[in-house]
Amino acid sequence: MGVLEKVAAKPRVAKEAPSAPLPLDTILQDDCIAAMKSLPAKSIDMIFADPPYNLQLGGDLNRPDGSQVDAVNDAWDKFDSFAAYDAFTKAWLAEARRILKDNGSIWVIGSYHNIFRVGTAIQDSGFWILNDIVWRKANPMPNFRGTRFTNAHETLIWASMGEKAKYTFNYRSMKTLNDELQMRSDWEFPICGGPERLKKDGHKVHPTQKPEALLYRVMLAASKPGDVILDPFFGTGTTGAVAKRLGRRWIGIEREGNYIEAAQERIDAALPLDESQLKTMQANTKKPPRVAFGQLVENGYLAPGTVLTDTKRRWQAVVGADGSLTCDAVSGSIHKVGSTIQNAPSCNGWTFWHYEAEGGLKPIDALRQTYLLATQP
Amino acid sequence: MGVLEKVAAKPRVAKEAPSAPLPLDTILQDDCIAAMKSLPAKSIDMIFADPPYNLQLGGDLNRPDGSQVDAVNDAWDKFDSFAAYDAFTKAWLAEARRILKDNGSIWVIGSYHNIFRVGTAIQDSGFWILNDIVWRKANPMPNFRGTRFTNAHETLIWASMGEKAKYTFNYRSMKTLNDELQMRSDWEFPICGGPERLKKDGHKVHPTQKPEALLYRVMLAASKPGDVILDPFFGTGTTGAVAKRLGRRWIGIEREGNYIEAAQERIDAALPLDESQLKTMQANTKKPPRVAFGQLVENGYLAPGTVLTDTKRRWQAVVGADGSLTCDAVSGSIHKVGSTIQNAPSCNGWTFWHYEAEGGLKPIDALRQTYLLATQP
DNA sequence: CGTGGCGGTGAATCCCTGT
DNA sequence: AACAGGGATTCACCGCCAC
Repeated sequence: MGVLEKVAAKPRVAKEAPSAPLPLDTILQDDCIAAMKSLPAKSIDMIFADPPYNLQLGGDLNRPDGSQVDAVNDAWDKFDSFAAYDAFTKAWLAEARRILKDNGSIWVIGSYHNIFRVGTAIQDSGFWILNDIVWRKANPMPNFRGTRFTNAHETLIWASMGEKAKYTFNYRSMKTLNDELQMRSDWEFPICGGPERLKKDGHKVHPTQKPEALLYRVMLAASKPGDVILDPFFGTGTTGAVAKRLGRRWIGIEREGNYIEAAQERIDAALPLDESQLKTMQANTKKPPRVAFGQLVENGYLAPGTVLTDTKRRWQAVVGADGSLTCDAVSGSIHKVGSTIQNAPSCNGWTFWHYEAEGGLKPIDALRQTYLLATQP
Repeated sequence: MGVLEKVAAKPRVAKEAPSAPLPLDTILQDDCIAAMKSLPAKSIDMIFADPPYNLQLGGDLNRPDGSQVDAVNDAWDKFDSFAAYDAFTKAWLAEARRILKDNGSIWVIGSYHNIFRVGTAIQDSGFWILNDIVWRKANPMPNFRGTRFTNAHETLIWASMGEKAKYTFNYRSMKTLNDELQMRSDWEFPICGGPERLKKDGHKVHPTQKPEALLYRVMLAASKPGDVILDPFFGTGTTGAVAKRLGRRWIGIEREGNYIEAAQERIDAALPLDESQLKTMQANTKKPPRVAFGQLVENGYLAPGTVLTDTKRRWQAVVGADGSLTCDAVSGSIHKVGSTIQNAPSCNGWTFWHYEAEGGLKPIDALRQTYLLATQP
């Protein structure tokens, strides 16, 4: 029995979806709350929301080379206070809750600027958080001034309608996608760039366009073909494009005309995809995990104070508690110190530096292998 | 007026560090809020907190109106419980804020059950979030029922005392630790197990013992040797053990006697790094003394009249006897001339300007290094 | 045709000290 | 307190162009 027959056989549609037909596969140009109010209760299977982050940026930021960062400086991201942001969040979440089916679920993406407030509001609205998902950016923007850790991830919250509510989770699909290992709560994707990034006159159309790969995984995990997916902050329509490709129905809400124009054009051009192509889109590049020298020190594989030397024992260097190496007056990373003392342009510290082991000197790279064996499943 | 006179004139020390001495390197057996109340204001450099997030908080829980909640016997719905948890969070964060120094910072770790509420409370208390950090577990527990994504991470929030507040961030240490790449906001560590995991009669002593490697990185990043680090939810004392190893002072607060016993025994057994280790660590974070360009000229490292250029030899500038630089009609400091001729907002003259040396152009920063090595003991 | 250098850029709460 | 000025600060990827 096909999906369509199943729907037709049961009068569920009549109960759940009222006579007014849903504006399927269209973009509603309106304020997100007003537009949601126009939709019938319990009519949506999944919501994906990428609300404003309320970044609260200060002045300009320049890269070390002097060029200026093209920051998010749009009116839609400006709020007067946390209270104003919270009120906005609660208002749109309340409408989201009304229009979601009882077995629907909601996804919201954000950063530390807003995600804690969003998460609190989600819980307070009666949703039940199923997972928080970390999108690890493969190529984040660095912290140019060296004042904090590189902000290299964003957070998604996935929630059902309540503690006892049912929801869709395609466990098998996720496991298959992840080479027969359970899909974890941390996902790695590159940020949206290259030909996927929508541009007009050489400039990005939307400052925060999300990668399609992210939406693929979300929809593949938590919706079924034919499901209706709503995006109340549609932007340039990543949600719509991916929904079309995956055989889902979609509704987008967006205020700004230029975004709508770009989104419609993009979605019109999107081609439905068959399942066999999905695996490659999500291809697990399976990079061997990178291990930094400091991790060995942090994890006790090499004690601070240990003396390292080269194969010919010409130099001695002491391991610092912070993963640094000190040789004579020179201090720094294993690579830096190696190149400095040899007066060479570069040096692979992993193979240059050795430690005393039973049976003679061993390169510290051997310790890295041991660490990898112990920590990788 | 000299610096010493200035300090002596203000009774700052008396204000910030009160007569009652801090209970350094000890565990206070008490309710966390009560114990924090006993500590003087602005006396702590860093707080690391791993608050409980199951709702069995017992005596910790107060209703918003102040009345106590009996978590075992009271039947209260989840909204009551969120409110109670929020009240508890705000209460201990308020005390944390009072006892932290103006340039202190706070770390809190949690999972999706509580971290959104904690993050909101942190922002509402006036803290300024610096980063959210994802601890990616190398070996998480699988989701046995296959109903959700494997919950493979926890979240830490790092916050300063306010938007304009100073804080400690050992940028160089973190970069060294990470093989000369900026440390990112996602960290991978194995969960706490093996010999590190405290056990008694074959059972783990504490359900959520954190790995020492995690605390190690936190303290290396955001504290200095000798700093006072408070952990209001001490548990089995990971914070204390790592603080002792890294030459930090610590204060722990814990209610349960069996945890305290295990923690004390563990910390007694921990070995501190020797002094030379701490010294090199501090040297790695300490900024080298400032060298003015003029000093190089005065000391004969660079003769007046020498011609400097950039890497591409697009500009030529002449060194003046007073340490000024002249390029075309522009004259001034190495930085100012660099920024002016490039029409850039700023310029680091030390790396921009080069001189002719054997084997090609070298940045004048190399001369500064030579000068520093020659003049520093 | 491959390769390497160079320029551009991405949801960013991005300096500090002395006058 | 506002302002000026010294000087410290970046990673991965994509596209273009030269060779």
